Amino acid sequence: MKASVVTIEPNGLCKDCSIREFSVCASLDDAELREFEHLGRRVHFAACESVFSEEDFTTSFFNVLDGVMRLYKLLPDGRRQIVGFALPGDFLGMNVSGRHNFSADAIGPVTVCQFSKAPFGRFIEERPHLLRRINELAVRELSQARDHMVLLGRRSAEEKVATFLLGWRDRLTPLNGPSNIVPLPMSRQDIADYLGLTIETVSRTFTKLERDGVIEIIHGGISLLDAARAEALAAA
Amino acid sequence: MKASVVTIEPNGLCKDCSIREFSVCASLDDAELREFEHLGRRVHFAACESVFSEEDFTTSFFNVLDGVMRLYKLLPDGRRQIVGFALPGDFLGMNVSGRHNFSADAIGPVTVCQFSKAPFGRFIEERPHLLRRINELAVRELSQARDHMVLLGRRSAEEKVATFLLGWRDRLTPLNGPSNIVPLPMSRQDIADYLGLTIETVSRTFTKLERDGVIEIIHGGISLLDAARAEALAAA
DNA sequence: CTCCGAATTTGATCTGCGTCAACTGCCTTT
DNA sequence: AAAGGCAGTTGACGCAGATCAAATTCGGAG
Repeated sequence: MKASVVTIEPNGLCKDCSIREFSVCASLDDAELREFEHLGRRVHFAACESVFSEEDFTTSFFNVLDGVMRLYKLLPDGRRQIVGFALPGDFLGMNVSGRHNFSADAIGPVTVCQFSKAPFGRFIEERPHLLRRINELAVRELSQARDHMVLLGRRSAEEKVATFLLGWRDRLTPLNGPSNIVPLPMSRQDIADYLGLTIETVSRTFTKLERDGVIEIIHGGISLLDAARAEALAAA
Repeated sequence: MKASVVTIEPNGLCKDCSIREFSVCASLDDAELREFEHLGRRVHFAACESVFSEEDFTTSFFNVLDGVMRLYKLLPDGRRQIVGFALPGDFLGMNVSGRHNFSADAIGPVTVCQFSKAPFGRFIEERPHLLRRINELAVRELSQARDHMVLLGRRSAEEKVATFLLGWRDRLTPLNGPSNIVPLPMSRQDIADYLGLTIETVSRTFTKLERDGVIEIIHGGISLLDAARAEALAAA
């Protein structure tokens, strides 16, 4: 939320980029990748720094390289809905109005690959396969968005939390490998604002799931003790 | 929901198509349009017929020409969340898994322009500007989806209903011209499932808004008597 | 016009989750 | 090691909206 003091470092090499296969760049061949390298610059954000705000004019696209961001919208009276969390490989900045339609800030330290809008736009222009890749990511996000609508509109608090924990675990799998230790870098308030609950309800639900032997609350996350039972809660 | 008995008629001419400017086709020039004509066929669906179901393999794309569809997802126990309503100009069928990720059925009679997946895919392949147009529609939908998440997660029943009525009116404006008479072709149950409420709460909220002089409930819709007050409720 | 069934409205009651408030434990500062 | 602060947890209570139930309206069939 505070003013942005970022560190810009020389570009790394795309071909060494650990998240390339998950990202937009997956669609580029070696020659394109070398050209692409010059378009983006690595930028670091400290914990809780704002990366962009809703209604800001879009000047850049962002490719998350490291860290986690929260993406959210605010109502005029301050109520907040987190519309998603961005992980390494996620691509941000697509819009239709020339303005961002949500705000994004760093949870913990974040590194992004930042592309100025115009040159990036020109690069896409000549590369339909990159556009196709971007479209694929948009369509995937749309599908996730619809799943989340079901969660927000029709699920109970316990179902919401169970669904969130499983979904988060699954999103981390390609990054960290499969594990039932689920790190939760975001705060309880973030989880509440993502699930359309209050912080107290999230806390109580965590406690209940722990009492029921479904999870164990550990420092900085949870351990999924009984994934099957969690799946059952999430499916119901 | 019942088995589909559809009527297929000879293709109309794209250049006479009333919704062309709103639709994917807006990106095509005259020559392309003539070629495009042969790809799609007009198909009619009767009220309440299913157009496609979640988890069906995607075999076609659809361009809505006339009528309204509800797009929804079901939980295993039957709870339903409507993720959107499709109006003339909307394009359906994009996905990443080869399967639809929601179900769609006609509210009242519907006409669509149906494209078989493979030839349509080939047509796009050679026309990046069409892909760009499709991407634009996807990004716009994504933005709407996020707005709807805020509604589902953070708004009260009254705010939900007011927001819905205004949003629906605004979506109809390009089709019917501006008017404060808002036709509501969908049932109260549909509205409830769209807003994450029960039918009783929707009904009560309509009644309350009418009592407060914000709307008048008329046959097949509502009349927006005090748009300013409705805006205030929706903004809050 | 009358009857039937479905959609909607209205009423009475219940409850899941929100609100308000206090407490705990951990981390940082001095 | 004491003090202060913030994130998280727990408890008591209230309320918005769900649930259950009954009326009412409406549209279509005969």
